[in-house]
Amino acid sequence: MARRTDARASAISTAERLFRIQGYTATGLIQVLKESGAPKGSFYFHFPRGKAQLAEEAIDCYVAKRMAVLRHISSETAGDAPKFVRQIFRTFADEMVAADFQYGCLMQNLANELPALDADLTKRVARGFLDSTEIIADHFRGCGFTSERASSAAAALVAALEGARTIARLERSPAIFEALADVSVRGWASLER
Amino acid sequence: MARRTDARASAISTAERLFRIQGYTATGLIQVLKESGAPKGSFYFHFPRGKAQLAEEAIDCYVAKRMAVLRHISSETAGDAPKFVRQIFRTFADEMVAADFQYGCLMQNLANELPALDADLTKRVARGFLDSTEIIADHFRGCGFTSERASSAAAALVAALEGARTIARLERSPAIFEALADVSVRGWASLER
DNA sequence: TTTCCTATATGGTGATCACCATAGTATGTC
DNA sequence: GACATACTATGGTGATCACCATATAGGAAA
Repeated sequence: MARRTDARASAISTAERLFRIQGYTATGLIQVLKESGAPKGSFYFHFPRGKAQLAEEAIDCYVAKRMAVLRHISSETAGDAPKFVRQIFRTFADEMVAADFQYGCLMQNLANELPALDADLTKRVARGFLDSTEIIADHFRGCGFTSERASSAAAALVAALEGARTIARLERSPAIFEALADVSVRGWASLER
Repeated sequence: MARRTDARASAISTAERLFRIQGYTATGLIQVLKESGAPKGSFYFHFPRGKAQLAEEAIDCYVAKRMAVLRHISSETAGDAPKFVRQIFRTFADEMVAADFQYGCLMQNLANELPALDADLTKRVARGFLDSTEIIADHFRGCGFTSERASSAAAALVAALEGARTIARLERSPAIFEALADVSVRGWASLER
C-alpha cells in the first residue's frame, strides 16, 4: 500500500537539520515533530526504534547527499588534483555562507557524542567518513597518485574539511577554507618568505 | 578565609573530562558531582550561575593547558616550521593514543552545540581558538613567513588538528595525524607519482 | 460492504533535567 | 565563648526527556 503522507520524510529532514545545528542529545523529539509539522501520535509507528532509528535515517540521507556532491566535483575536475581540492573547499565554503554558518556536519556532531550512540549508529557514522574518503582517494588515484598516498591525502582532506567547518561556524567566516586550500595545495614550503 | 576542600576544583576537572567525552548537553550535573565525589548540596554555592559557569571554568582550564603545550612545542622547534608542524601532530596523536581515543576537544564539542551556549561561553570558545592560532602564527613568523601567510597557515593547522581529532576518535587510530603531517609539510605536489 | 493496513490523536509512563530554598554543620577569627 | 564564613544535606520545584498503550479515523483491497 502506498504511503499517504510525507510525515515520515519531513521528520527525517527536520531531524537532520536540527542535529546539525544543535547536536543529537540537545535535539528533542518534540521539537523535531513540532518543526516538521509531523503529528506526534504516529512517531513510533514510523520509527519503531525511536530516536536512534530517526538518526540512522537522517545520517543515511546526509551521507548520500554529501557523496553526491563529492562525486560531482570529482567528475568535473578529473585528473587535476589541485583544482579538485580547491573546488571542494570552495563548494563547502559556499554552502556554509549560504546557510549563514548555522549548520555543522552531521557526522561530526554525532561523532562528538559517541557515548550517546548505539553501535549501529556509530558504525554508520564511521562508514560515512570512509565512503567520503574513498571517493576523494579515487580521484587522486586518477591523478596518478600511488594508491597509498592517494588514501592518506584523501583522509587528510576529509579531516581538514571537518575542522574547517567547526572554525568557520564559530568565526562566521569562510576564510578558513581559503587558508586550507592554499596550504593543502602549495604546502608549507611555498608559504615561506 | 581560605578554601577548605577541593570540591570545586574536582568538579571543574570532572566536567572538563565529561564534556570532552560526551558533550555539554549530554553531561548532567548529577553525573559530574557523582564522578567528582563533590557533594551535591554545595554545587550552587561554588557555581552560583550553574552549569554555564562550570563550563566556563572548565574551558578556561582546558585552553590554558592546550596553550601551554603549544608554547612548549614552539620553543622546542624555533625557526623550523616543518619540525614544528610534525611535532604538533605527533604530540596530539600521542595524547589520543594514551587516552585510548576517548577524549574529544572541549572547544570543538562546545562549538558543535552552539545554540545551547550563552554568549559568554561562546566567546570563550572562540577566544580559545584565536589564542591557539596566534601561538602557532607567531612560530611561523619566527620562521620567516610573512605575517599574513603565517596567520593563514596557523588557522589551517588548527582546523586540521580539530578535524583529525574527530576522525581519530572514530577510527580509534592515530593514522590520520600522520597523513595530515605529510600533506601539510610536503603539499599535494610531492604526493604525485 | 467488510476487512485490513496506514496513519493519527490522546494521554499518559517514570526518569531525568537544571535549579533552588531551607536548614544545619564545620572551621576559622576576634 | 561569640560570631561570621565556608561548606553540605535534604528535599524539593516545574519542565522536559524518550517512549508507549489505547482508541480510532481513513482509504485500499477483498
